[in-house]
Amino acid sequence: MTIKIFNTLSGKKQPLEPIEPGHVKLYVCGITSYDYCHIGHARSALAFDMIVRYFRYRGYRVTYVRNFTDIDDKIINRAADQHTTTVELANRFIDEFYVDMDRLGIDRPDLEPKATEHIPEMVDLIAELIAKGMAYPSGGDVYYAVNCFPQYGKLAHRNLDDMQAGARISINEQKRHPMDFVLWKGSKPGEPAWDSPWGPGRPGWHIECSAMSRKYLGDTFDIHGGGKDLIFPHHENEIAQSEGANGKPFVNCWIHHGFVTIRDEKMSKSLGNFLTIRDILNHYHPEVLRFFIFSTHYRNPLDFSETAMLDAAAGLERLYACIAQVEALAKSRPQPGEGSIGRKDLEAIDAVEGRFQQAMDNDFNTAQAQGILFDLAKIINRLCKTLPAPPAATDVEILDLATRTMKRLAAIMGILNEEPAAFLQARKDQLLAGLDIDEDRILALINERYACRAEKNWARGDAIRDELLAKGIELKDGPEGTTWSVKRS
RNA sequence: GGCGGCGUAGCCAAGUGGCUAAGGCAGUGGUCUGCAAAACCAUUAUUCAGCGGUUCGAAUCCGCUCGCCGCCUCCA
Repeated sequence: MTIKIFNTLSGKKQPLEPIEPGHVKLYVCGITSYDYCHIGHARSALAFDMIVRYFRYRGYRVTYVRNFTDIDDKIINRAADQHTTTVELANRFIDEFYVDMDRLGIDRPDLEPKATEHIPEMVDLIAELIAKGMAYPSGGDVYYAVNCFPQYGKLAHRNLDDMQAGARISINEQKRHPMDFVLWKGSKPGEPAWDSPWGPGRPGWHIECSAMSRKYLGDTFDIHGGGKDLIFPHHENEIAQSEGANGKPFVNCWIHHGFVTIRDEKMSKSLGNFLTIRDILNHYHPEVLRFFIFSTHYRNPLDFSETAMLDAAAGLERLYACIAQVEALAKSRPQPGEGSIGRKDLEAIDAVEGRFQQAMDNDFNTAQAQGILFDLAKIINRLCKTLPAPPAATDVEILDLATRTMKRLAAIMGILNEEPAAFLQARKDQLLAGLDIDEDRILALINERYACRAEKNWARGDAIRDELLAKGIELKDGPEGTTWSVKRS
């Protein structure tokens, strides 16, 4: 079985065939560092975190590069607004980015190059393009001549004529062709600037990725990723730059993920409908966000809503409750002797990992993979219920192994990493914070009710339960005593 | 206008032409329980936006219609 990945360039799913066998080289476009990150950025980081974890789980070595754009017009403008420097602003939001990434439990890429630390590489690349006649200086800037790259448009599947029909191209008399794009931007007085053969200036947006991917991954590498909105013009222009300069294919496989929407509209600052990662994490456990993100295939749009997050939380809780149940079983003094788990169930448990891989091999189908985890939870829950009172040690071992498999597979999506009791308690605390009652009061009422029930005073006992229910607290009477949980509204 | 995507149960969401259309949330009936909750069992789409076509066979392929969304400008 090989991993199949949808390639934007070909428009088809293709088997993963790394140039260097067993070693995947991956470049992902990171953030432009001038503001807090929103959940769209979280989806991007999480999608590629999952993809890299899956490659590694499948035995591949991975070199994962994700850049920081730390100089561009937005950064310059924002720094001016805040009366600070571009360096201070960019570094500040890189630090904030790491705060968010760490809270989400996202693994660091192997390399995280910054644009401003690779100016010489970009200048070299631009000089090569000029030498080949594919770029030209004009009025202090340098432009890429799209007419010199006949395949321009192959990633976005359109051609120059189509795009000019759109006619939303700004008139710029310095360009030979309206679609030519800037490689080097001459600086105005007071703007950050680096020396170059074409005068002081700064790099255009697209050139950094061509220069840095070449430096760290080579002229041709396996996978380049980013959001769907980067297909055009950013990635199209990278291809033009890299293939123009190197004369070789740039990237074998392009992966693009879908957007996060709110009320079915793309988040954007102009609509004011974007949510930052930290907004979300103030209300939900990071694993709930991860579970939500992976509940839909990465290329599809994903609509954020309160109910969607509550659904995700409920589903995740179900998996944690399953694990907690097996842990409790292991503590219930298992007996030696013959187990009672049947062959059919053993086979179903055994089949889980293969089914999971099959789903993930198919273009990282995390939605299907989650379904398989629920199938496993269902089998485990059923067995827990039907096992004899002191369970056989061999059966407990089988269930323990099954939950370990569940956690190992879930770890690819970064979920089920917490202690079940801790996760369930944290969720309880968070929900409780929004209610008009505290834990001490709940425990006091449970104790009072215990006394009533001991006297078979059901009426008073039920009255207490109803009183708590009215405040959003549900009770569960078990053999070990009464536990409580916050009711979903 | 050009290009691309989507439309599957109350909601979310898989489904790579062929066994009973995954799974989650919500709901209903039952087991359990003093009554409940959780869990389990059963149940919830004769049907995949609509209409045609290809095929022995289509949610899956092709065409058209309707609806929604994205890109073509900074954008994950």
